[in-house]
Amino acid sequence: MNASRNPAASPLIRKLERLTDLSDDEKQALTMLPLTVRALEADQDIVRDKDRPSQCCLLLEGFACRYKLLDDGRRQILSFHIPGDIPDLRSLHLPVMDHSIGTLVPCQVAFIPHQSLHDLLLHHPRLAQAFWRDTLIDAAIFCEWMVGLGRRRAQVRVAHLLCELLVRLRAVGLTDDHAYKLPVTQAEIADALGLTGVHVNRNLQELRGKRLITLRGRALSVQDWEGLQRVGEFDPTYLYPWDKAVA
Amino acid sequence: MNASRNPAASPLIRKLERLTDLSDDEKQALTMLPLTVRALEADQDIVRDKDRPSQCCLLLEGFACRYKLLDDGRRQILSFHIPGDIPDLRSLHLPVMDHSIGTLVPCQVAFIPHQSLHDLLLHHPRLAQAFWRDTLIDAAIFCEWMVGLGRRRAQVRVAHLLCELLVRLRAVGLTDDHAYKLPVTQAEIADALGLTGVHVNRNLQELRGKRLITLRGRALSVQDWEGLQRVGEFDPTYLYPWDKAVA
DNA sequence: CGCCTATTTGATCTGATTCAAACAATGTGG
DNA sequence: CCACATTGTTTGAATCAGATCAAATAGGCG
Repeated sequence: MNASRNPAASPLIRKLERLTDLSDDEKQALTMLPLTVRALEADQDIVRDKDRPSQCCLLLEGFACRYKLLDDGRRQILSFHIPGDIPDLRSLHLPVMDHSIGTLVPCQVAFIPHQSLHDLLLHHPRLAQAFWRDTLIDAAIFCEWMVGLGRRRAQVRVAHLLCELLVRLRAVGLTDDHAYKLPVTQAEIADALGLTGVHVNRNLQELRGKRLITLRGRALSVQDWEGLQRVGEFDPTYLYPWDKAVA
Repeated sequence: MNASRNPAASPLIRKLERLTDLSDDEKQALTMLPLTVRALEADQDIVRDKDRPSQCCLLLEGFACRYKLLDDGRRQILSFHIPGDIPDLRSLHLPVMDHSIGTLVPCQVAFIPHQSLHDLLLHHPRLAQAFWRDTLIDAAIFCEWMVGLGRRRAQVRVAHLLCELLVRLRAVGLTDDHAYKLPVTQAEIADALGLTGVHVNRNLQELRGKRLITLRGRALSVQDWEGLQRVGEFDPTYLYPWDKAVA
């Protein structure tokens, strides 16, 4: 086996460095991971409900989401994923998928065989902790979404999501001050927030009316970050790590 | 340090044995954990939002829940916990609580110092995997709840929850055929399902009208398991491990 | 330009909430 | 062992946030 260094590993290293401090040895080991990079089109499934994947995927570029489909075709989006995320890390320890993961725009994805990850984590317990930690942060985001879905009004949910995305995208350098590209349709936002597309549209307009945001095409810009956080009842604590909070 | 065997460790061992096979060595190590057992009253917090706990809790007896409070006092319950669960295992790798965990009825709880768990998991990588796996199953339950909160009608949500509790309680031997004790008020069910107590009440009556369940006081009995699963759109796959499925 | 998809607008409907009050169950102390 | 307090369940009526349905407009792009 050729243990050459893989340039696609660097987003992974950057991600883990946000979760923990890495030794040179650990970085070295990460670089050795046999990553297979693939380009995917928009609206393609990466893994599908009921699959038994033998590899995990690392999102290098683009936007993806985790979702479940109901029998009648309705959909609940469970999370959005941005570059640096490993959306199906769960499959490393839960063999059967109970949901799907799909792209929302054209994406670059790196696949990592489960076996390599198992080997890596066995020999590097601190890396294992960091990956575990990553799945726990995912869970913390689920919890925050549950609060929104269960107990918050539509307007609050929309504002909250826009806040969350700003903070997360900023952490990976995909923001321009308080603006970012939101490559997601309103119908997709609706599927994430448990609303209808029509209602998301109206509430987005409300937020514009209050001069909290501007939204032209896919370009979202936060006019009033304080105000948007207030309306969205947004407290970034749940996103960890705390040193990356937006001013 | 006195390494005496702790009898409260056996629920923990039983729990992990549902997740993985344990060697004698691993069981032995688990028995050595310094558990501190405490009795708690109903409606007491075990850990609170913003806390920085130095120990994890293992629920030995009773019913607990994970929840978040909104500013206006509304509450979203994020999960119910039954004997054998370690509801705040997350705190092992995420130091600050972003939600609270409280008892719903009088409980027996065992506390395990983080330090002991860290030591244990460092020397027993397979146990570390099993604990990780446990937090992943938690996350799978969150996802299923999100689907309910976002996309399912009240009646479906109620039926689904009753199904989930039957399967989970059965796995720890707390059912009597298709009946179990549901020591939870309708208001608490409402906080879990994102509904009001009144609406939960009406839908519970609907389920009784359809002869799917009976409910007298805290005693729930599933009359028609097939039917309840159908109404609740319940598929236990997400609960893992699959060998414990209810016939 | 013309096609396709996404956003926007309007009118109407409904599941769930809200508010309020009655009722049942459980427990407590006298 | 009963009177009373407390908490949980049940019922009814009015209201509302968000859904649904349908059609118009606006972008993007080959």
